[in-house]
Amino acid sequence: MTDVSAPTAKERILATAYELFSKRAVRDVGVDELIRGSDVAIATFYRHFPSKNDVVLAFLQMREEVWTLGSIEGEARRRGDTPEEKLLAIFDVFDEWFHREDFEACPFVNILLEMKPGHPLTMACVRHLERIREMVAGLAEEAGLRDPAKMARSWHILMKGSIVSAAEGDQDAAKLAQDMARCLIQSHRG
Amino acid sequence: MTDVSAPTAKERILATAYELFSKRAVRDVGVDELIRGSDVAIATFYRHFPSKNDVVLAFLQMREEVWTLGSIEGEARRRGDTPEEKLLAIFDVFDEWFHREDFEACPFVNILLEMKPGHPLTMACVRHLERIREMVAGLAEEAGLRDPAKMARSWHILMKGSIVSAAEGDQDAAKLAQDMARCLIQSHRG
DNA sequence: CCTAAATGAGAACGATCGTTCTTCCAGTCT
DNA sequence: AGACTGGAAGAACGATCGTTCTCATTTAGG
Repeated sequence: MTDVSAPTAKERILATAYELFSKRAVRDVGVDELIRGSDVAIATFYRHFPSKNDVVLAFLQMREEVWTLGSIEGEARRRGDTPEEKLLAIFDVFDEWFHREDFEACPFVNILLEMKPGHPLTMACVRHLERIREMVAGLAEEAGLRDPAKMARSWHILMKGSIVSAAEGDQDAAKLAQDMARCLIQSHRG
Repeated sequence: MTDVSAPTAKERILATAYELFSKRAVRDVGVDELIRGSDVAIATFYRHFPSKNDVVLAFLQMREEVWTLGSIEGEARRRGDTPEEKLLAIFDVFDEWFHREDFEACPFVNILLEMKPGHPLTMACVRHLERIREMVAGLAEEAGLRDPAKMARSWHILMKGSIVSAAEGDQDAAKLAQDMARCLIQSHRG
């Protein structure tokens, strides 16, 4: 049953968190802005989330479902016909993503680099980035490629590198990455 | 004439800035820590640098000279015999770098992603990252490769991607990147 | 309907941030 | 000697941070 009623306070908070943390650093988004944006009382905010960290963790979880599994894997699987083409379609999705004017880099990478090594958020990002590699490894295995795990690690380098390039302003970074990705597939076929 | 005397206040500040900003986010390092670390009076700090931003800018400049041009280009040029080997040696340097226990990612990327798009520090990082590509393009040209500028953009994707992977914990990311780099050289030879 | 939970509005907290200001001292150059 | 410069030490500022608190109001369940 779909929720037709007005969004609850928690839903509003999560929606605002997704919007803000998607394109700005954790340290740059204050709790007050989070609260004002979701039109919620301060006490309500802290009833649902014991601390700011917990909202960020919830956001990261959401990001994985919406972005990693939805926008990327889902879309890539939908576009490509063969498993190999599904893999390469990742960079087609990236290409469109990079050309959006509200392009917002990758929160997993942003937060990973923003926090210190031991921080809970850092470790969460490492886990979520691992899931991306698992997703790629799955596609690589379906394509019958050799050593899917290693292949996914290399593939992920191309993904993250192109994202940083796009953050610098190179909107065509996905195409460059895709060329190298083709080469990578080739070398994992023999 | 070499400076044999005790380091001046400004030198101490810059040394501390290099140490702190190399491995921690700008927002994570307070001015007080910068001041305490360099054993300097508050007024002295602000006499040499009008604001915290200016110290970060000075640090980025320093980082380019020490790291980009010194550790990376200098070392890569020293190691490789042929121009192509000099290029590939970049990832040998990276490999050793990734295995250091005090590995500290790339401040240019960190700060680029930490600050908002329009910020002076963001723009400075974009410029410094451009210099890295110029350095790679120079080596590519010396190697007689086709379209050195485009090649450098692709190469840089491998560099940045592997750095992020190393920040996640994959100490062998440089080797993966090097394999793809070989493939990239191959495709720019024909 | 009534009760309990959820929410709203906002004051206030201690901590930390980047920055300014004042005061005093040590050396250097003229 | 005297003027000037660079530095040390630290109080104090306004702003913002994440968080806790009180209190009134609304909403939902039995």
